[in-house]
Amino acid sequence: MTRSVREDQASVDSEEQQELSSPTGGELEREAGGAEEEEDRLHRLEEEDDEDEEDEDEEEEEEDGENKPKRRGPKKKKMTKARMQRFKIRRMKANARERNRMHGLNDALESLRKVVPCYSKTQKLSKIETLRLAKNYIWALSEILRSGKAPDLMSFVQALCKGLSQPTTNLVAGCLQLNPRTFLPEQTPDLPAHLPPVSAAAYPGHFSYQSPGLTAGLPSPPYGTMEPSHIFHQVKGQPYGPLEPFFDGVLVSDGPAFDPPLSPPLSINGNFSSSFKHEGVTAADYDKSFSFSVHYGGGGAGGHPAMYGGGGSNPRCGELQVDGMMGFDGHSHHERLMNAQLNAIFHDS
DNA sequence: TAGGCCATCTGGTCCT
DNA sequence: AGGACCAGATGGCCTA
Repeated sequence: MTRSVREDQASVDSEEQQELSSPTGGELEREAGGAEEEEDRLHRLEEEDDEDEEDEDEEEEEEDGENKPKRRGPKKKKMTKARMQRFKIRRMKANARERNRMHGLNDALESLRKVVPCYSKTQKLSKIETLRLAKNYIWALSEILRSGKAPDLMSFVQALCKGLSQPTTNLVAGCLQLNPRTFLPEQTPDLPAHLPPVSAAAYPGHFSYQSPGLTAGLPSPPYGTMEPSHIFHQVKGQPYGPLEPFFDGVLVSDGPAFDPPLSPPLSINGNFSSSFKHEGVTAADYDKSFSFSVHYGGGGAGGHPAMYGGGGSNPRCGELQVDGMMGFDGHSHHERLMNAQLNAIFHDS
């Protein structure tokens, strides 16, 4: 399921609520603003605690010293007030660490969201969907590297959407300006009658994908074969749209070299404009300009000459751009700049 | 209202 | 001993 920004506020509310219910723990939550204050406070508590502890220990010894024979082995310490206090402090610290750890994890996940296709600030992918999409993306890209040739769009999208929920599939399809219906399995009842099932074998360019996740019990989303004429009919006057160059070969660019992004080594991004519209995705979400780029992280001459067919003629064949592919609103300024430059080159050539 | 997703707390385990 | 990591529990928010 995709999630909205509102949930961020929800989590803030949640934290505030926790703060009310557990006042000591709540103070630890203000790491950004009052981390030092919080540390001081913890120190003070610890010092007080130590003083208390000494008193309590003395009391305990006095109790043990009377009549009863001394027990061997580790003393089972009773939960005195001081110990309880110390236990609480330890828990508070552990909780704070755990929160930080989870925040770090979430930050990493957010970074991941930004580098997988279909990033949107307003329509965030869930954690699990982000991981699945990333896994598929990595698989698809490595398949490109392995086979040495670019897949067709349908196969690429199909691979990306394996294991994803229907809403996420829709979202990804939206990013790729595809009709999500074309992902439905052949036997899906609500498949439009005008959409005949098409065997994957009919598209020799497809690469097959055996998702380990699918065999590991992950829920299978509706996916299947795709019919190109329906997939691309949105693109006016171009049966395969401006994507064709991407899948048939490479575009030669004599433009300036670009610094590839640090991560991922190979990224695909771009923007759309179209009348395409479906749940959660409106035309307004797309950029007005059609652009699409694939830049190979090897940078400069690092690209594989054979990888995209005709690309071998280009000394900088690692850079490749075609019109029209995914992208929401969230790509970095750096990548936007690159897109702009790539588009300029493409349209000049 | 049920289900999905999330943040947080908590106790256990392992490692340094 | 203390920190990192993990998984279960809990409760809140949102959406279908």
